[in-house]
Amino acid sequence: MIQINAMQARAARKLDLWLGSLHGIGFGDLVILRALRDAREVYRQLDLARQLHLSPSGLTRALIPLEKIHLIERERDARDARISRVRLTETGRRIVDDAEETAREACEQLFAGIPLRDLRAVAGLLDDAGSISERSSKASA
Amino acid sequence: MIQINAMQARAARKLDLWLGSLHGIGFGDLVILRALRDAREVYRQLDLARQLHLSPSGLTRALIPLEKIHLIERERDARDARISRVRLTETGRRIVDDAEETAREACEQLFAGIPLRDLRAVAGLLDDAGSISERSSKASA
DNA sequence: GACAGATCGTTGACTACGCAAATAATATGG
DNA sequence: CCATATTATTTGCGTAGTCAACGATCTGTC
Repeated sequence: MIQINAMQARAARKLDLWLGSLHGIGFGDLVILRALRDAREVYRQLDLARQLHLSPSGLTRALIPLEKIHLIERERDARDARISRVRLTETGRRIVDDAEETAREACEQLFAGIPLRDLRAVAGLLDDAGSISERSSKASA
Repeated sequence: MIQINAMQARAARKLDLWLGSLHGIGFGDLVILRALRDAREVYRQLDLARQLHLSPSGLTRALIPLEKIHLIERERDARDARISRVRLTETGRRIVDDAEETAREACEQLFAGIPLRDLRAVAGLLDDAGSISERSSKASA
């Protein structure tokens, strides 16, 4: 647990730098854009926030710069004016594809040397962990 | 990678709440106190920061409240006045032991239902990952 | 012995997030 | 049809971390 903290922080920071210099977005931005690209529906902010495990206010703030540089658009729902719908722009779609490729390469480099078997185990764990809400995990590890 | 982000954040937040209500410290504080308790030497701040993968300034700021509530003490080195040595107080030692037990229980609960095999794999991965600095990992996973 | 340069800790300015309260809009009971 | 409750987003304020710049101190070299 303790190392997950440090490891994750360092990896995310590295990705931030890499993505930032090449595409002008951070890791958190990429996560948001990916979700938008892969969405079936046009998300309301609240649903998007829930899927990303982000607070609604956190999402509001994350969207501001993305809207400013025209990677996303927001539009008030016609039926319910409380709701704002978020959608990728064409530019956004291009960027997310490029940036994802960059991230994939960066990650390959980051985790090189770690046995594939372990990576698979982690991936499996994380899929389950998507649902941890009232459960938790092994102590200090 | 993407899920590590969210999972880690949520788990850490949960631990924060739990530790905060029972012992008055956060997860980050526990990590620092544990390192101090388990240290062979009396750490300089810079070495402590390096071990925790924290920036020196981040550590400075994290130590302020810990010193204020007397869980740690700082003392100028006699030989080199630039260096400040950090040490647990008696109270600090008591708190860290109690809080660690709380964290262990919380983690057991958090990760219940995840196969032990996977947890071991992750633990192994993290040991290796301690040294990732110029390497990275598998893409979006 | 003075002084140029490295090292240690702190500070300022910034980002990214959370929670709680405020705001705006809709839904509902009487 | 109005009063009240509920829902979606935003805003205010606090926390935790980063990096870059600074002052204090130490060290090696002339």
